[in-house]
Amino acid sequence: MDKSRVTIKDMAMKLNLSTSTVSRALKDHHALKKETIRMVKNLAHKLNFIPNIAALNLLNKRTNRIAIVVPEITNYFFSMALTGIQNVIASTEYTLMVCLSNESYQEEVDIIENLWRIQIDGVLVSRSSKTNNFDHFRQLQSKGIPIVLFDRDCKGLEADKVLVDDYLGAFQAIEYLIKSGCKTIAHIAGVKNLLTKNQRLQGYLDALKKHGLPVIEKNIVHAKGFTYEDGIKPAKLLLNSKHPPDAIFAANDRLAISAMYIANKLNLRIPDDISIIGFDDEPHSIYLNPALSSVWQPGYGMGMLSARILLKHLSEKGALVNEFRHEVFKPELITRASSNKILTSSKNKG
Amino acid sequence: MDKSRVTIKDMAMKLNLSTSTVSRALKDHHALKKETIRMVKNLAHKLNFIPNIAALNLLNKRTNRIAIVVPEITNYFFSMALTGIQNVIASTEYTLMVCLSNESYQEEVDIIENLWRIQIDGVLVSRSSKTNNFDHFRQLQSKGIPIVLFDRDCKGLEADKVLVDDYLGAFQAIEYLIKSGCKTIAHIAGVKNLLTKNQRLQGYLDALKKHGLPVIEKNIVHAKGFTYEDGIKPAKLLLNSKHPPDAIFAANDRLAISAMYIANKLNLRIPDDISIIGFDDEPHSIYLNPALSSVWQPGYGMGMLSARILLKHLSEKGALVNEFRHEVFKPELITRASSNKILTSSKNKG
DNA sequence: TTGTAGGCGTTATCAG
DNA sequence: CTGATAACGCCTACAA
Repeated sequence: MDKSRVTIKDMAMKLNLSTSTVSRALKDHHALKKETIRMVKNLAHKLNFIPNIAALNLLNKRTNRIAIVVPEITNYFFSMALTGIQNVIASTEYTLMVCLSNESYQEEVDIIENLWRIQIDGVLVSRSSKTNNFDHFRQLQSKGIPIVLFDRDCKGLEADKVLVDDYLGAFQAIEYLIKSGCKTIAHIAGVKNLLTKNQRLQGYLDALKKHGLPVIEKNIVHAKGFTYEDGIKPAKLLLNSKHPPDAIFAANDRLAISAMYIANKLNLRIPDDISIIGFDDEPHSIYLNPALSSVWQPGYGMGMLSARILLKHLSEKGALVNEFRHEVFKPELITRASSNKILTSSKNKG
Repeated sequence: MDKSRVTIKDMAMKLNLSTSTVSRALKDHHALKKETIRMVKNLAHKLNFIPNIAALNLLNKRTNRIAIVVPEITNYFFSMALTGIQNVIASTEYTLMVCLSNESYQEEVDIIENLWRIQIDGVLVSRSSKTNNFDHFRQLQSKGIPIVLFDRDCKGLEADKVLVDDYLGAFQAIEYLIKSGCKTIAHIAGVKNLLTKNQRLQGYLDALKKHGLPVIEKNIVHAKGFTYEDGIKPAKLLLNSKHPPDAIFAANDRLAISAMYIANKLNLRIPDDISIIGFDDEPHSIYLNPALSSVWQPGYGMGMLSARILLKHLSEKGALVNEFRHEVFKPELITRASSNKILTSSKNKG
C-alpha cells in the first residue's frame, strides 16, 4: 500500500478541527453545522480521502475477507459460479479469496483449518467429492464464521445451502432417453461417496422404475473422478460388454465426452447405436460431432445468490441466525444430436 | 472474524509480563531470558495464539491483499494460470482477489482504479484484448503498487512480464502445416489491437515468408473476440470463399473448434480438405473428432512464476527496484489428427 | 533483561 | 455543536 494517503488527521489539521469532528462530518452526523459538513466533505473530495481499511478492520474486529473453497476452477460450472460470486462481491468492501481443494478431502480440511488462522469473515463452500465427514466445517462455524454451501450438499450439516436439483436433472434426462426409444440405459456416476446421497444416481434409478425398466447393476459404473481420463474406463466397461446399453447418461460432460470418444473408437454410431447425455452443458458441447445433449445448471445465478446470502449474514452479525436458507435451482435438459434417436432416425419429433 | 481470539495482552496478564516482553519473546528477541521465551512460546502454543492481521496491517501500512485482473476465467489457460498463482499465494499471508475485465477496456480501467481505492498491495494483470492505452496501469504503479503482467504484453509499459512466445508457437504451427503439404494457409486472428503487436499473426506471416508462400490478405480474418461464437463468422468467410484455404491456424482453440464445426457443415474433410490448428490446447481438444492440433502454453507455470515475482517485490518494498524481469515461456505444438494430412493420407510420417 | 509510552487510522463515549 | 480521550492489537524506541 502506498504511503501517501490522506488521513482524517491530515484533514483535521488543515481545517483546524478535531479528528472526531471530521470523522462525524464524513458520516453526516446530525448534530453538526451544515457548514462544517460541507467544508469537510469538500476537502475530503479534493484530497481524494479514502478511509484506511486496516484501521477499520482493527476497530470492527473484521477482516473484510471472504473465502471460496471449491474442488477446482478449470471446469465450466465452477468458473461460472465463481464469476457470479465475484460480480456480487466486487461491489462491496469485501475481498474474495479463492481456495482449491483439488477434490481431496485432506486438502479441504487443511484449507478450512487455515482459513481460521488467516482470519476470514465468511466462507462459500462446494465440498470435495471425497468428503464424508463435515466436522471441519462445523468447527469453523463454531468459531462464528458463517458458511454457505453451494452446488454440493453436505447432508446433516446445518448451513445455508444453494443447490441445484440434481435429482430432477437426471430424472428428466432419463425420461427423455426412454421416450426417444432407449431400452437399456447405463449411468456413469461420479465418485462413490459413503455419506452423501447421489441425487443424479437416484434420479436415474427412479426414472427407470417409473417407466418399468429394470435396473441392471453392471450398467451403473462409478468413475474415479470427474476428468476426461476418469471417463475412459467406465465407458470401455459399458461399451465393450456383451450386451452394451443403448444409452449412457453421464454425471458430467467430461465423462460423457469420453464415452463419445470410446463409442467412436468402437465404431458405434451416436445416437443410432448409443445415445449419450451429459451434465453441465459446457460451452463446447454444442460443437462436438454430434453435439452433446446435456443438463444445464445455472452456475452464474447460483454463485450470485450464494454470495448474497453470505453477505447478508455478515451484515447481520451478532443477530444470531438460527434459520438457514435452503435454495434449490432448477436445471434444464438441453437436447442435441447425441441423444436425438427419434429425430435422427425417423424425423418425427423435435 | 470471531471474537474469542487470544491476544498478546491476554498472555501478558497470565504471565505477569508486559506486552512488549511477550511480543519480543514471540520473535526470539536476543536480549530475553531463554526461560521467558520458553514460557511465552509454550503459552502461545497452548492457547493457539495467532497475531491479529488487521493490527499488523495497520502498523505496517499494508493490506496483505493481491489482486489478479484477467479477461475471464472460464477458459482453460486463465483458469490454469489462476490455479498456479493461487497455489503460490496460498502458502503466504496474502489473500488473492480475482477481478474480471470481461475483455472490456472500460471495465479494466474501472477495476484498476478501484484497486487503489480498496487498497491492495500488488497486482497481477493479463490485460483485455481491447486495451490500447496503459495509463491506468501507470497510474497504479505511480502510487507505489507493483504490477506483474502475464500472458498479454503491454508494449511500452515498464513492468515485470511473464509471457509466452506466441510468435514461436504460431511459427511452428505454420511450418508444420507447410511441411505437411498445405499450400494456402489461412489465419483466424484475435481481436485487432491498434497498439500491441500481434505476435501470433507475425509468426504466421514470417513462416509463410520463410517458405516462399504468398500472403493472401483475405486469408487473414480477425475475430471479434475469443468465444466459439466469434469464430463462426471468420470460418464461414474463409471456407465459403471461391478459393478456400487448405489449412486454418486459429488464434485459440475456441476459434479453431468453430472452424471445425463449419468445415463439417460444409462437408469438408478434416484434415484431408482442410487442416486446422488451434492455440491453448484445451483438455477437450483431444476428444474432438478429429482430435484438434494445438499450441500448448504452460499456464500453470506462468501463473506460479508471476506470483513469485510479485511476492518478491512486495517483500523488498522500499528498496526501489528499477529492473524488471522479463520472462518468456516456450509453447509447444501438439499435433493431432486435425492437421495430420500426411499421416492420414499417405501414412509416411508421424 | 524487562517495562513504559506512543503511534498506526478510525470511531464511540463522554464532556463541555 | 465540537473536542478530548480511550480503544482496537501490535510493535519499537527509549528508559530503567
